[in-house]
Amino acid sequence: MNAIEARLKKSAIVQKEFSNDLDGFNSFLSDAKGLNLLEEISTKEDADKRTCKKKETIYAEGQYPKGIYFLSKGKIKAYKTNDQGKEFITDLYKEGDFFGYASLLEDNKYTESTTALEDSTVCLIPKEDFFALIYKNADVSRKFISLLSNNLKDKEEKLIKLAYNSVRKRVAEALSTLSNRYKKENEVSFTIHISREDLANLAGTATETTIRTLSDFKEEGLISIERGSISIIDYDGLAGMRN
Amino acid sequence: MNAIEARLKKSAIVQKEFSNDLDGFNSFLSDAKGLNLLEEISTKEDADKRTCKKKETIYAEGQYPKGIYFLSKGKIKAYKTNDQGKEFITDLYKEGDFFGYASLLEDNKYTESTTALEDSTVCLIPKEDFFALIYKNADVSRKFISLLSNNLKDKEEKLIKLAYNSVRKRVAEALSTLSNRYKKENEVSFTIHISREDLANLAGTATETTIRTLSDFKEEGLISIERGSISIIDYDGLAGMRN
DNA sequence: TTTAAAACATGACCAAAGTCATGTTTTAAA
DNA sequence: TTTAAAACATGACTTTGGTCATGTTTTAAA
Repeated sequence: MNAIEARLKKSAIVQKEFSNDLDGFNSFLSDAKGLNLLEEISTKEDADKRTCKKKETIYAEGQYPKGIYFLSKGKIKAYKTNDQGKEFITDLYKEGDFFGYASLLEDNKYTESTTALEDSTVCLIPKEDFFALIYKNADVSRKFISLLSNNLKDKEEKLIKLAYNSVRKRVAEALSTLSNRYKKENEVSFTIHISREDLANLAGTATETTIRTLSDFKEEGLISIERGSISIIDYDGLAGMRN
Repeated sequence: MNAIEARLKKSAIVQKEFSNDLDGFNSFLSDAKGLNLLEEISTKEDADKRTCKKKETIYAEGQYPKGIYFLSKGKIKAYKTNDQGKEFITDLYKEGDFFGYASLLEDNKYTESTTALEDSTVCLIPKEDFFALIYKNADVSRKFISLLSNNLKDKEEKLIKLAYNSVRKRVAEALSTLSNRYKKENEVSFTIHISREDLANLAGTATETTIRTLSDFKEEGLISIERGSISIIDYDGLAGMRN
């Protein structure tokens, strides 16, 4: 076991002390056969852990990556901002997700920003550790190639939908996406507290239009809204939305 | 030199016999330090080479990948089609490009189709050869991680533009994209023969709207059109288009 | 070279969705 | 608990751009 792997394990271990939700990290690493990092853990030290309040920014467009982030608790959005200040949400992260790796891999400035949607805990795995590991270990390489490929497919799918689907359909899709990402196994119905602005920036439309669309959905019995929180009532109705 | 590398070299060598434009392939592999595949080439045999007439499809959405494609000559578009039959062009390939690898890497059906924009020559590097090479050689892994990362960044950039830019700006952008991809080093001005429909599907808009926008651009002296072929006159004017 | 089909072009019309304004509700800080 | 700010909601209006129709030009096949 080399120094790099040891440091990575430390990061994981420190996380383990603070969170019971390391399933994502565990399965990520255990998928990488031959690593067995977590099984050999012996040292316990501080890692570059950080807690973020809701609306706090983890990193911003233009900054240089210091490492790869692991989200051990909370919800985070990744978004781009255009010259008119309009925001578009490109990704939603949940517990167990890695993020900020695409810019890191190319050693380029971030092309997006990330902000906490609720109080969150992130762990920063230093650049050197990550690089040494990914290019030394074929299974880790494979895992990241897989992450990138799936991410790419997802973005291409979003492109055609953004190009040709109505706002109504895109808002419905945004709600489905939120549910798919954030609905917990044991929950019967899905309720989320998301600002109309964030929802609009996820659907790629104006906030007012999103609010109007939500009012329609409520009227049609597809969702219910209580004190801002949106609950999905008719999942199939949203998923099978006509254009 | 193992069997897999030998087969890959064969593919390359066969290409070399038919084309002087293997610069892309050469530089791709020579970037991967330690490979030096092309320098050791000794065997010369037939590879899975194929010529495609304009409008011919290389592979279609839903099919299973047999390998990774290398475009040795011509121009190819990759596109997705939605349930209403509308097409969105996700990628444009030129000589020296690899394509069709994202689906292959995940061993999934293609999620897009590829069709020749002009008479082209492609080379298919068999799946087994590709897989053995990419996961055996860290430099090749790195190269594909790099391809995927850049591709992903590109798609995210396209997303925010599609969401918030006017059709006018998107058509201007599509013309810039075509020029950046296909303008040859030695050419002074850029002229392309692309159907209005393809241009519309690249900008994510209706064909009629694209035609109207092109008429405007012509009127404004940004482009000229002769027998369908579009020539860019004012590159900066297109690039700096206001929304 | 003729001719049918495909591609290009433009007008007319309309629906979708963006913007701006204004009022209400909710949240969070004092 | 009060109060200011933020978020939500809706009306009114306008613009963008999509659709359909029709005509012209270009291409490619007979």
